[in-house]
Amino acid sequence: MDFIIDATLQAVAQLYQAQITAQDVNLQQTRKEFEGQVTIVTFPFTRFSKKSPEQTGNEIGAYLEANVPEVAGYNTVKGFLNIVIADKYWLKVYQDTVAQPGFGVAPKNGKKVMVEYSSPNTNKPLHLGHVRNNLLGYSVAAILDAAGYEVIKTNLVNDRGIHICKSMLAWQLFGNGETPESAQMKGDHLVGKYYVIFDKEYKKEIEERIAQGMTEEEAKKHAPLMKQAQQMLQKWEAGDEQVIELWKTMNTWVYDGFAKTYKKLGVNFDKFYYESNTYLLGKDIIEEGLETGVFFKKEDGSVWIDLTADGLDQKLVLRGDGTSVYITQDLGTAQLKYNDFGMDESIYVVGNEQDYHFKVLFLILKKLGKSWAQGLYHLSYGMVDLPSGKMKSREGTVVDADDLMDSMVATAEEYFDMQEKKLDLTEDEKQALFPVIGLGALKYFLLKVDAKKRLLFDPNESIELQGHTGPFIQYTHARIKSVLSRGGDYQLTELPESLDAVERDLIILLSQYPEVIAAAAKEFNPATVANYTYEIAKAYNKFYHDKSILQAETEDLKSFRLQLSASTAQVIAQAMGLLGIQVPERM
RNA sequence: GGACUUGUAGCUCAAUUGGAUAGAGCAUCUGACUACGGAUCAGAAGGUUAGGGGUUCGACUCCCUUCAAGUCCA
Repeated sequence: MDFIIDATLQAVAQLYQAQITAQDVNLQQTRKEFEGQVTIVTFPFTRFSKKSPEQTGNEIGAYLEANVPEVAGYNTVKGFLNIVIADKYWLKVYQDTVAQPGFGVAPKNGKKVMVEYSSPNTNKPLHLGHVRNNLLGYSVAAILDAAGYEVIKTNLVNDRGIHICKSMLAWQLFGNGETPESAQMKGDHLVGKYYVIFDKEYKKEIEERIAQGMTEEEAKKHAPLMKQAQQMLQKWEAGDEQVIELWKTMNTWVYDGFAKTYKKLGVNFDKFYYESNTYLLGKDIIEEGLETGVFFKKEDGSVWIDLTADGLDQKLVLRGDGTSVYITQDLGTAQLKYNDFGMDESIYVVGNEQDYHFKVLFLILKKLGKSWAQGLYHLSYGMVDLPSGKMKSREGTVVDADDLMDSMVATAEEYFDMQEKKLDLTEDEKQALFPVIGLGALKYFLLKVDAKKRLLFDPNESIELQGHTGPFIQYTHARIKSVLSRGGDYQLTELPESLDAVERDLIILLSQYPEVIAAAAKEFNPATVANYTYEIAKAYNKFYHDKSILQAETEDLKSFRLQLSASTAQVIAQAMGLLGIQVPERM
């Protein structure tokens, strides 16, 4: 639409002898209730024209109509100049862009970006919160890839620390040698079971001590289970063989379980980092900061940074006894990742409870003069809450990822069986289809919402399959495939002279696909793609309802509509792919 | 105590980043198949954009303030 902007600049120069820039021209899509496709807001021009917004609009409109061949007409409503673009233009856009092979694939931009997501703890299985994280990370990575970036997907596994020792200890004390095989349980679930057992037994101990007259705080500190867990952590850090052996065994169980969950979810990674390898990193950065005076040392030997000038607090970066805090190893890991890949940008997909942490982390790296710190971004997302409140692994009040996926697949099957006119599918086809639909519904449900907003999930209300949903879009795709298979071969020889409104709307929407990807990539926002794809599906269904494809008035028109349908299916499939959602041929 | 985020129809979400009469879906009511797939399409009803003030041609959007929910920092 650059030619409209250029022509408007000319018009203003000619009519009002004023020089304005492209940024002063506010172009937007014309609202449905008015005639035209592009609208120029004319309020800003009135200070040059010294006339009413409406009159100004009319003058510019007349100029455009006289001087720009693509402009077929105009109308002015208050300060809005609506421009009618000739159908020929839209058809040319369709032919030159949408219908070309490779449409929607941006050329490589030569930039490298890392997306870190998932980052689970190895003491419990994944839950709904992790699902949101994984889908966001995977989708953002796919969007960046489509926008021309080289993308590295990483997973920083939190495989050490007191929480893992709790599971290990509980297994040792109460497990009787249970294994995933003997328990017939996924490894991550088995380990999670012992994490819950630890918490239960620990609470018992606390209660006993409170009954004996201790304060709650004392009881928590002196409970034998907690002491033993801490001892185990110390042994782990000292490299105690037996503890390390147990740790390895139980982590292997967990990784087997995670691998299955990731596979079902459809996410993957190029590189795993493990905190057991990175938790000691960062101390040399502390030295570096002390030398350059970015950090300072207190009397007790602890190292701090003063961020009060930036509106934050003083922040501890190394304890007095020389041990790390969270941010110490995050500083080191950030450097490690940059050394490994030298990426231009690095996205951390982490919940909003860590907003402050990342603000501090990035600021410190900038103050340390790391050139790459400019490219760091925290993709912060809202927590997933249940109607009963927050999910808590320790108390077992979580929506488990595996259970949730299974139940979505079951919901898809139930819905299918309820259909009056259901397809005749083989058992194999059904087994392949239901996960596509069930997970499509789940993924779309989670991704269509702006990431930064908190999400309320009611496990008792199943996720919709009609309306603004994944299956609605999947259905549209299947429907197109059905028409195409009936349509047979077609050859697009002659484009139509004019377009019907539903065809024009569809073409305009399709042509916006590259801009949508670019916008979603810029904001790291899959919801943009999700909502756009819904608009496409809606526009197609309207077109499908209003216009006959196979019974079109002429062969050329039939071919054109078939091709338009094929283009739509292609954009839907690609866009859904960016959300990690598959589209079926039939459903 | 300080900081951050969120608040839009009964419910779940949009709103081209300051533009037109705030749009969709679900639920409710009404209509559309001897027609290419009814997981569809069309229509009705539903709003003081949490409340109040301000900035301007124009505010859901920006500023101030109060309230509510959530989170973080020591």
